[in-house]
Amino acid sequence: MTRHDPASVPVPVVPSRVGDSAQCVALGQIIDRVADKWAVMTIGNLSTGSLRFNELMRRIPGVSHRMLTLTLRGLQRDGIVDRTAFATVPPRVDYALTELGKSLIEPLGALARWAESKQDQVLAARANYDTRMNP
Amino acid sequence: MTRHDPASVPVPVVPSRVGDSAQCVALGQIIDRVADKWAVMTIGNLSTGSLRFNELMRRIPGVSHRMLTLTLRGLQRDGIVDRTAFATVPPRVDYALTELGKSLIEPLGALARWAESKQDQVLAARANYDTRMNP
DNA sequence: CTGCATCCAAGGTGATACTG
DNA sequence: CAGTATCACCTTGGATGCAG
Repeated sequence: MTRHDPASVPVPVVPSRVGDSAQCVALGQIIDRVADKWAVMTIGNLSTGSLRFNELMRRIPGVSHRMLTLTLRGLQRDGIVDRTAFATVPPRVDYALTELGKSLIEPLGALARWAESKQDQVLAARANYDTRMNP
Repeated sequence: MTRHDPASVPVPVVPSRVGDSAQCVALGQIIDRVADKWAVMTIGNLSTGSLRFNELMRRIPGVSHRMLTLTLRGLQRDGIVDRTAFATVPPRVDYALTELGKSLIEPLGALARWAESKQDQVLAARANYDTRMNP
């Protein structure tokens, strides 16, 4: 029966101040927003420069009008995306990453690269698990 | 394939082969699984060694019995977490990261560190946005 | 073109109780 | 202790129509 001594264990990946659950909750909220599928794809596409709404829509396969709107609102609210509207007709709105948003490119890119490079292993494990549980 | 000139556009964060939407969808699925709030916290806590079910439950603030079960199932299915059951009484089950799971520590840690270090900026932006939209 | 509101179906979530 | 099942809830997401 391994009795873990809190002082002996290395720093966990998630810097969990276990005693401060509010801290963890806040972290969870941010991770939820930032690691959302649509958010990842949106940020990924904006990482190379600003784009208009429909350009984003065309580049993100499967995203609905509504979800892209909501995602952009959330990212804008969190200071990750900057929205610039031009009072032209037809209207034109540019979305771009803020400095805060740009600082997300690296960690999010690492995650995306992981997903890409390990995709085969994950899918294989998934298929294997499924056949073993449902032969 | 994209008509963008590769030389003029840096590699996007999400390596989007825009023409191959199936690729993006698969990436999205994996990111959805792996970047889930509970999954991040679970992996984070397992990054320092194996833990039993209730140990995980105690360490992850706010997670319900059910969600931890489902999260662990999903991670096990994807080959990220290894489950070892001991036929003792009372039963004992250890959860540990597989090699695949360990390879997630770095990218996920980067994301968690980002969330921690930028937390203040995000919360400030959020509060600012809210007061401007709802004075 | 962009964005918001509404409706509606579908799936996720928590509480609870029960089995091995 | 670990896991499953059921249920009631409620958030999520897509489709659509309309407004700026």
